[in-house]
Amino acid sequence: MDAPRPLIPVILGPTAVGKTAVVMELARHLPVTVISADSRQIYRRLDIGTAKPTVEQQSVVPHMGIDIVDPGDRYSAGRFAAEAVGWLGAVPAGTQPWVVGGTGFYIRALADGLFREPPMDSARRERLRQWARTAAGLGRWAKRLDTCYSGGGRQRAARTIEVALLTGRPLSWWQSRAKVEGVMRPWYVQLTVPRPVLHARIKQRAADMLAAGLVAEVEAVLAEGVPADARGLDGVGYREVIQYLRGQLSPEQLAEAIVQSTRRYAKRQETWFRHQLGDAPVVTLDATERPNLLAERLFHLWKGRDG
RNA sequence: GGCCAGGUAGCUCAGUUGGUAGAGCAGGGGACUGAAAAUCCUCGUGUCGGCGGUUCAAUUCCGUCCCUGGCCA
Repeated sequence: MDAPRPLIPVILGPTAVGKTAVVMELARHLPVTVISADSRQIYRRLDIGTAKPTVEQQSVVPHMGIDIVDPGDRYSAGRFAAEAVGWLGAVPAGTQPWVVGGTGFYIRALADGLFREPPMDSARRERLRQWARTAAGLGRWAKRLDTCYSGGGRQRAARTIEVALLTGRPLSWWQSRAKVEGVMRPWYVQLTVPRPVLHARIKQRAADMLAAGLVAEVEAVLAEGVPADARGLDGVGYREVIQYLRGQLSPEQLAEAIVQSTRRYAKRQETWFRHQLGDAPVVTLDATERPNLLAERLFHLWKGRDG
């Protein structure tokens, strides 16, 4: 009954490696719809700091998964996976969907599936989250409620605790017993660049973002009444701008702080891609090359695929 | 040119009463199942400026040279 899971190309790589540029070039070779797998580009009005494709770019290549919630709204990998099924289904016939993004967890949710999360009482859940913000010994609680819990700090301990308490079963039980299959078979293309080159690109891009008005973008969002600790403003670049607006950073320190946390983020992304993609084959392309040449190679690789 | 202060990890510096050295930051590696741009774990050998001398042993003491900064000419 089930249709075979479609093979869908996935372009991934660390921030600032040049994913968007390659996709724009790729669209010259075949009709492309982008499914964005990016946990920050989902936020409306957070454009500059998330390096969101411009409206001009989006008018050339349709993008799904961008501008779907407001800053401050809760979003999740699970919701992304559910919505992405709809986006994939809505791609016009004759157009190839390409998943593009740097959020490994979202890509996993799509390609490998998460688990069927049971409903949880939202009031109790909210109370638990409040408690978990400051409670001591969360890790010990998590370990007692789920012996498979293996650390990960306040946030992941809180998740372990809330699932155990609100569903009556440990998180690891759900993970192994309520698994769902991914909705697609990934055809991974990883863009990489030597680390020093990536660092140089990150530095340049941070300067470009500031020149393009990143600070004003944050001020505008705050002026709407969005709190400074809202979802979306907790990402790389935005946190630093908020510190700057509070007078905790000088203009020079702001640029350097953004560059630094972007580098760390890129490192975490690359660690994820190295170890968390599962068994699916990965084509690695050196993105030091120009985007048009990369796109051409990508096009031929995709045409000549055998999976 | 003279005097003074320095030259130790990518950077800022500490230290060794002589037994070849360690912090912070930067950076690297790792974990990751509905907050993931999140949340965590972990990693410190470097001609101790060069060359000589004293010594069982010198990064440490002595001499000399080079470099940097400051002051005086």
